[in-house]
Amino acid sequence: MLLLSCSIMKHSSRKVEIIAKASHLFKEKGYSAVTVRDIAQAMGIKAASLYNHIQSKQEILSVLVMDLARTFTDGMNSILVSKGTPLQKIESLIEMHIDITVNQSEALAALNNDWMHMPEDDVVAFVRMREAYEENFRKIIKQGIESGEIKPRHPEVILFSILSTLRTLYLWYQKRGKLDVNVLKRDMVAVLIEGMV
Amino acid sequence: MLLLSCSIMKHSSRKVEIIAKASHLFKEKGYSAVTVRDIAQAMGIKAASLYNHIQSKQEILSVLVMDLARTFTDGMNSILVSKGTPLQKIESLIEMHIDITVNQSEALAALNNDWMHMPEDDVVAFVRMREAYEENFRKIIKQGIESGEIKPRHPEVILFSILSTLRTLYLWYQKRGKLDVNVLKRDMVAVLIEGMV
DNA sequence: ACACAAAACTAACATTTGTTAGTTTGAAAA
DNA sequence: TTTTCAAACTAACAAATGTTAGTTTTGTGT
Repeated sequence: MLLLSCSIMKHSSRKVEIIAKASHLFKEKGYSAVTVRDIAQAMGIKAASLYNHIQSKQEILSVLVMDLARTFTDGMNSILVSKGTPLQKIESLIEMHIDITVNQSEALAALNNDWMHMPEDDVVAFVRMREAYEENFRKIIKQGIESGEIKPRHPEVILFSILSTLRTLYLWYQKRGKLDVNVLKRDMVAVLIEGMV
Repeated sequence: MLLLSCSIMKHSSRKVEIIAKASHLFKEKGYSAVTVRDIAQAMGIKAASLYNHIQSKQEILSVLVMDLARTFTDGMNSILVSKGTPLQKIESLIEMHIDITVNQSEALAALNNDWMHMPEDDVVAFVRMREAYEENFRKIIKQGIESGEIKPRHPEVILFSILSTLRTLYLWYQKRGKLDVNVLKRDMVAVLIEGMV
């Protein structure tokens, strides 16, 4: 799967470096606890120099979060129109989340915890995208229940259980010394779908 | 189940109010983005007046997080020594998490996202407690696998899947208009243990 | 060698931050 | 009534914050 974090040349290479370093700091302490001086120090330059490349601290956050949100939305859309049973689509969604986790674990932290500190407009757009994403996921689960492929349980509980596992996977993927991606996918799909008994 | 958030009279009633209001704000924006003036305003007093009751902003966080961490540790310990199969213990753990979520959803946010902003000593103690908690959980899962009660899957993946679902439950419990606790427990146990197919 | 642009720098700014010191208020105890 | 004390207040602090303005450095193409 191809995961382009931003369209070509939308940002200068230096800007991309800053965003990368910043996202790493954001993951450790959260957006609000990271100062522009922290980011500058990580880059080996002075705080004021950052402003040759970025417009504001908030802009870094917005680029991080909104780019990743679009990645999720695009992924969901292509899975939606793909052929396959609901269960196979859920499998694809799980694999997509794992791919994104492996490639963008830093940005995932910001998306999960710091989206509310973006400028108002982006917050609105973000929440809309997230709701649409969840609604699509919910529909797939309901289809699976209707077709008898999935046990007739509260769809909300299934949705929540899968999504919260996938959304916090980035926390574990770093701690547990980088498990092999394919092994992780296999085990994760098995546990989430077939359960443990 | 009895959930005492702090031992009797360790804090004055006014202090408890402050901690409650603060935890509500922490949940919305995170510890670092909440100022003592925000907390004061929520209390209807001036910022300086807070310091008649608390020692520092950090102290509020520490009380919140460490009290809740002890609650989890105590709960785990009493389940560990209880009689029952590993699977029954896991069921009890799930129910404990749900009880805590319902009663202390605010503090859970701080415990999940803001523990690293406590004073150094508390961070060390906290991480120790969390590691012990996870290790105990892991052992129960492994026992279940050995006894054949649980499918022979990567225990780490099972542990992670259950824990991340339970740890972020507080986010959904507020959004989805307060589901009935007993229904939630039943469905949650079913989905997490038996899976969806 | 020179011009130009990118990207660094220094210095400063207006706010915001957590916190302290000292004072006033109001209600209960004496 | 007077004393007392918790809990509010005002005023101010030093430090930290995001950001701007103006200047110097650095490297590249002519």
